[in-house]
Amino acid sequence: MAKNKKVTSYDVAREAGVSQSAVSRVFRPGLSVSQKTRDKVMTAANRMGYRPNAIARMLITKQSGMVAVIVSSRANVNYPEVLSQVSKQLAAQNKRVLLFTLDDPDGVDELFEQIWTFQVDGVIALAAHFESHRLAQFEEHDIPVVLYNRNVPDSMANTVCCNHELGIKQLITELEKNNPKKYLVLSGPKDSDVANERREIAISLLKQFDVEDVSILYGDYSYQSGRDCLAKWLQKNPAPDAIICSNDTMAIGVIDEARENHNIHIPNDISVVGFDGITSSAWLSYQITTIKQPVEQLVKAAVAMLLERIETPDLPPEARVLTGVLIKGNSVKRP
Amino acid sequence: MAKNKKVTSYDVAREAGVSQSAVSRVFRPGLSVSQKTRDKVMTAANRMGYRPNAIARMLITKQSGMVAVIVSSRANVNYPEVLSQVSKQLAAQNKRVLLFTLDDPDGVDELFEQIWTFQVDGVIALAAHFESHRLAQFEEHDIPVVLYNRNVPDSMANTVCCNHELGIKQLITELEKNNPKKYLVLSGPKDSDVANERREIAISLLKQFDVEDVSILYGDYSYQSGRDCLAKWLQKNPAPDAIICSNDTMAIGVIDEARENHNIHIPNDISVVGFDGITSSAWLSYQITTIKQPVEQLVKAAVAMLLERIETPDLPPEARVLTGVLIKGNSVKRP
DNA sequence: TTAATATTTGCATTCGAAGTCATTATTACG
DNA sequence: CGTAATAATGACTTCGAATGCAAATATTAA
Repeated sequence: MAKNKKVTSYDVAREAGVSQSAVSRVFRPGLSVSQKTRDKVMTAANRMGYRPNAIARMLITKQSGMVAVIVSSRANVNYPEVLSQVSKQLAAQNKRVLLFTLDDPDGVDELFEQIWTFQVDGVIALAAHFESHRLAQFEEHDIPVVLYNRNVPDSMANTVCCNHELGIKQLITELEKNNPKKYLVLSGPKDSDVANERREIAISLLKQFDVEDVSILYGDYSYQSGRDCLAKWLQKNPAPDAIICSNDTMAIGVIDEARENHNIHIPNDISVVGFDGITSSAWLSYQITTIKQPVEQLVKAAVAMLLERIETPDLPPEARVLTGVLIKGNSVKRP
Repeated sequence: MAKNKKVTSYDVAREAGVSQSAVSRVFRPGLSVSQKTRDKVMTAANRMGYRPNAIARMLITKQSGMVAVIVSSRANVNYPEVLSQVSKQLAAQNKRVLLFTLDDPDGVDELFEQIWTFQVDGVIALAAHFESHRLAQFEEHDIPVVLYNRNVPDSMANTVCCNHELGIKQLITELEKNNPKKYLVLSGPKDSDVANERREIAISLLKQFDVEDVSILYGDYSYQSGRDCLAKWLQKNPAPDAIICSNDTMAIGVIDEARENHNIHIPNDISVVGFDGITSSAWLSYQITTIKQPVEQLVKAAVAMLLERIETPDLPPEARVLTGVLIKGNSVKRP
């Protein structure tokens, strides 16, 4: 029926013998239209294949119905799951995801330009680091922002985050059952907020547990860096008793390297823990003891928080911290 | 500077002492504006923090600058990489990604409604199955579509796909070096086009290789289904000599199950091959022989094809088939 | 210097739906 | 049955940038 020609509300109005306003009202929920008019309009609209033009609606209502989701390549952790959850949750609230990937720090300016011009209703940032002046820019433009999996102390930001402190404490408690002497902490990259936080928490908790001998290594969250860090360490040092990895992927690298190239048995020779609870952490070859992030709840919280700020822009900043789940795998020695 | 108040082209025009048209022309590339006017406008614009409103521009130009990317949950394979590539490639062409997730087949109607109302410039579908009347709908609405990783025979669709036939032939050639007697083909789900294609190609190629003894199992592409299928098979049958898995994830499940629960050694007892070349297929514990999909090139091709259709809507349908790379891992016995 | 041409510029209109406001139809009730 | 109150309707304006067109200005040629 509608071939090549876009049908507008005027076309439908003419066809239905009513005014354009009437058509508009029929397609806006909760407006008073008589049943008779509604029927006339709906039949005409269906016959002609009319769909309201979202762009025109955005312009007049100043609500794009879109949420910018910013993903940095470092977000790989639970990326597919998080992103698809975000998309679903937002769809349920009648919002769409406008996706931006941010790899290059130089791209931030360009990214922000895009966000302003697209007049998004809000922003969810996954694992992207923004300096505080960047956050201030959002404020200036009256665009609510929620930082996912981020814990920015002293900040004005809305954040949703898994409880790192509690999680890492549970992991260390597991490890301490064997009274390990020598600890290795395999941190993520120094320029990652999450990595720094996890590392510092681990260090300070180990102090609380009266652990003396702790060394810090720096990887980049990747499998290969897990392998490389362990290999390098073993070149000059004896094997540690326990390794705390800042994420599961590096833990998997550590385990593979230990097994294949150094004939070290996990967990008997070294206990390893990870963080995140990614799918492959549960695979039989690894079975990592780790903290599983409650992705669905985290996303729900983030979306709910964002929608609240869109509704009521002047709510004070808030940080929601959810508890992860300890997965007792097979990578920590049984005492 | 610009606090709370949106700056429009009229504001800038007044400030710069020119007309609104002039402002518009300055921000549209390739239009003739004198250097003097351009400077006046740019200073005013910068001072006031003006950014053109993309929504208004969309309305008048009838180009949203957005491409709908439809992802089904089954697309998990290389999801993060593909999606981030798509986003990057499109960004380079000044287009944004409007993300839609499609899990529930009942959601298709709703999804299509959304796509029409948002007036996207084009659509890229990742691993989502559409019946041909759906594709026809896109045609009616003049929205170009490219199907990623899909091979629809006899269809009017634009597709980009990795050469399954060639890839699987290479894999079988590897396996045949050991003259295996008994083959297992572990297929993906029956309602997945890609799974069906890979399975049928494997079966027909095995015939060409004069292989007699082939059994087909059906998984759902997941790790767990790889494990379950093998376990179930071994309950009633002896171990096969070779297993062709329709993707790497199931191959990993097969390997884990064989090793851990049946004391079967890979590759000495059973040779296993996968498909896709996902990151974890290269992990030391698995080292799967597989075909690595040329993701970057596939995405490049898909984006290029889509842009061509947007530019020139009447181009005939096209299928681009790229060749994957054989990764010789350690999951096939050395003869 | 003037005519002829090319380049800039601004006015007015457009895109398509939504909302304002005044007007008309409908209902309720004394 | 008349009047007040309420519901439904349409004419008109708005959102913000882009563009066809004609007028104004600048540039070049003669």
